[in-house]
Amino acid sequence: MFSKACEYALKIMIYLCSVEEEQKLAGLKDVAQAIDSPTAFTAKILQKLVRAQLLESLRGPSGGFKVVTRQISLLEVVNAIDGDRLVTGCVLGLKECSGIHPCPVHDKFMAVRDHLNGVLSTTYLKDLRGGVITGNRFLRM
Amino acid sequence: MFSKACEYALKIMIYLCSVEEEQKLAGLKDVAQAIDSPTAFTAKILQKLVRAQLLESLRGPSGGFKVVTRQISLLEVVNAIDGDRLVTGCVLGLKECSGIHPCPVHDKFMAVRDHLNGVLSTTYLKDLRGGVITGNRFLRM
DNA sequence: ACAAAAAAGGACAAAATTGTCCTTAATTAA
DNA sequence: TTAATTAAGGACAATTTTGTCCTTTTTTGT
Repeated sequence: MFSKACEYALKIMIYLCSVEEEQKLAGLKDVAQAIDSPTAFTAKILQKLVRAQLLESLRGPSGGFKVVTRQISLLEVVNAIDGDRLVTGCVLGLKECSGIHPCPVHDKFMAVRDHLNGVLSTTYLKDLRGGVITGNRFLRM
Repeated sequence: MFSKACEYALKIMIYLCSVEEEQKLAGLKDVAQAIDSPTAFTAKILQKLVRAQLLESLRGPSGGFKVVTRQISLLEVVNAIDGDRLVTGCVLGLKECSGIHPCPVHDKFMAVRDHLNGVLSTTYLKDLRGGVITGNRFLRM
């Protein structure tokens, strides 16, 4: 469904949102440890999220990453890493797939995609913090 | 959502189902042309579908491929090529993600996946033949 | 029997994705 | 000011996915 990089990105964002107490920054190693991901690869994804303006970063000692202040939906994270192909592209890969030129499963999947899009666009990181903080939801294993 | 190979596989199956008039076989070139896919790569996918017993093949002149007689759901095609990861695996990639050890989006995506699974398991190739035959649904472009 | 046609299958090639390593730039604290 | 710390970023490596090519096997029609 999502690329590995996107899976990491979602976990990164949820994690950073859940530790964001007192504007504290989390460093690369913290993040990679928290979500059980390869450190160097995680750094690349963090960079992308910063460039997409979903994260802010600071260098130097006591530097690190934190989530930007505005609310962020899962869709924004997915779009930043995987683009909008999952939500807007044809499931059979047709370049041109629309009401006037539909693939054979166009209608059948329309509903699924709307459902997916709905969940992604109405679920915000802040909605997911709680479970991680209380230890009822997990980002690794 | 699906791998490229799986997209081709779905188109292959729908196409073969829609030309299956009088038990006629379609050859590799017919198939690749119909779904606008690279011929040699298409051959590999056809092989997989034969081994998965979703297709039957015959060699020699007038040989080719045809869909097995029983009804086939989209889920069977997807499982044959991509496995069941899409429908059964954790969207965040956790090895162990369940009710007692859920990822932060476990519940949110449960519904989407059930929806997806429902569409895949209750849509049969025969349900999709008509549109392709009448030219109202397209397998290429 | 023989030539032609078609799938089967092995080996390889290209591209994309995932992952690593090392250097550079920025910042902080002493 | 200097050393330590941390993100930024370039280059490269490994793996997976996608795609190609060529030979072999099977079957058909003559």
